[in-house]
Amino acid sequence: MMSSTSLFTTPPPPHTTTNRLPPPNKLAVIISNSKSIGQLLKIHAALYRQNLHNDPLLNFHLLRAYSFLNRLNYSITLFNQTHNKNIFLYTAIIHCHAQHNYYEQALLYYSHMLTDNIEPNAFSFSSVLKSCPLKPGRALHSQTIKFDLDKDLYVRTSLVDVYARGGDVSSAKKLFETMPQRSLVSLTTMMTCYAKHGELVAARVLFDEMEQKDVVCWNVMIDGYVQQGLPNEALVLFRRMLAEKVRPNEVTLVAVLSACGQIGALETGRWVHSYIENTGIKINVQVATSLIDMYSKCGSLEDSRLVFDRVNDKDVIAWNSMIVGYAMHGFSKDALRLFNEMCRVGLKPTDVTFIGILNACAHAGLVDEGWGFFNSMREEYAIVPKVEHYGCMVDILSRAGKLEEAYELVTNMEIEPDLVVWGSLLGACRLHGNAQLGEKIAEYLVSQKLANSGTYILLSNIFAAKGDWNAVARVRTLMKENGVQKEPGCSSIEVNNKVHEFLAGDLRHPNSKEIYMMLEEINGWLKVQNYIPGRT
DNA sequence: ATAGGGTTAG
Repeated sequence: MMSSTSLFTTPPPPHTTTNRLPPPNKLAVIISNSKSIGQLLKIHAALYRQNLHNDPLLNFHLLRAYSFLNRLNYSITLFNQTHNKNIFLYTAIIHCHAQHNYYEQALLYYSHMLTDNIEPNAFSFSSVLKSCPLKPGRALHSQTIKFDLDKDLYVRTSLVDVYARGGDVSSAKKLFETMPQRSLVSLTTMMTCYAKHGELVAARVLFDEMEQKDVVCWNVMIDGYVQQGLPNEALVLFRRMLAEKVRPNEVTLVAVLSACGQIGALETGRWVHSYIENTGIKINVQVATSLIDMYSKCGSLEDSRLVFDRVNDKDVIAWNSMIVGYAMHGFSKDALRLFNEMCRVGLKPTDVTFIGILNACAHAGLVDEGWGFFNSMREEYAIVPKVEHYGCMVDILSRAGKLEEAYELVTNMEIEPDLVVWGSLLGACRLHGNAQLGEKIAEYLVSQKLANSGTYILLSNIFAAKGDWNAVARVRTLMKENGVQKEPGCSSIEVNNKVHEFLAGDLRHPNSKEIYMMLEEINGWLKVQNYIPGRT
């Protein structure tokens, strides 16, 4: 960066000013508390004028402050211009790079430090291990043993984290269990490891054993349930957290709102929203996005939009949530209008944006526009379409009855089509009564062992729609032979803060008699309105 | 004199 180089290489001006600066220890505090780059540069300039620009302590703080204000280039320049770098400066530059996820640079500075004959300490290791992937992490692990630092609480915690992030759960566990001492953070690290790998029970055991719990470990446990699709457990834990007077933060709320969205718990979601407003927790862009997503998943787009309009610094994810929300509910025009607006304010769409607008095109039957957006992904935005985007295109073409074109697209994809793509095409075959193509696809899926119960059901429905009952029977036999069982359909609804779950054919609900009577009544209304099941 | 570890949105 030109500006950074010239800034540091310009010789200090002659001492014309006699402005007194605070003593170095005060200056260090001022530097590390700098809130803007302009302020920091002013201080740095003053240091030049006072000939204090070679002070190791102040340069250490300057280096960290520049990185903190996202000016890593200034940190690097400062580092390079310092002679006789000490371990503090090395550790600081390693830490800055690790913080910005430049783990390769961090490792490079680590090895420079060794060739510079500076022996790493525990601080160096905990810095370089942050954001380090598994392979170099293993090498660093042996280095920690070599320097006899592998039992240090901080170093060991970082090592557990490295193995955890790298997916080597058993190594993480071994290192954790042989730790000379545990801490709240090391326990949370291990809990995170278990939660991320679906071992919720193991995570919960640690959680329940913890003597003191802070907001972070509550968050890990709650979000663990959310990520594993156990929103009810997450909400139960959230209520316990409130009962135990632990104050939730933004991270907690993001997880809890996601749980509400998963079960469609609108009332609980609204309660969380008012809790946020009443307790004065800051609605940052992440929380706002979670609110938008929650309201949209719970079917209240009006509330989504109210939140959306009140967010000041909307990022692309916030826009995506609103666009996807409109698209999901069939408000195609609103989705596309919002997309144009987003581009106008200068935000670059992401792959998720395109899932939204392609979905909007599918709902509105916009085939040409769909192709246009699909092609623009690559051509204008350099986004490689994922299997989901192909799925949307298949949906667009299928709904328009262009089954052969859709089939053509799927067979020519440069990535493997998944069952969702095929399923969407199979569904279209049923809808448009194309048994021939449907059979071809199903045969292929069965032969490739890709078929699930849905594949068989769709195929069977295709034949049933044609009245080919022999073929239906053949499919049923095939299902039995391959041991395929139909998984019952499932849905849930929240009434008076209680979530009720329903399985197809389930009679266990205390009010199941009334529920089925109501269903009969609705079916009657539909019949009167000439609704034909299976036609969407 | 100076520093380090764990949790966020589709």
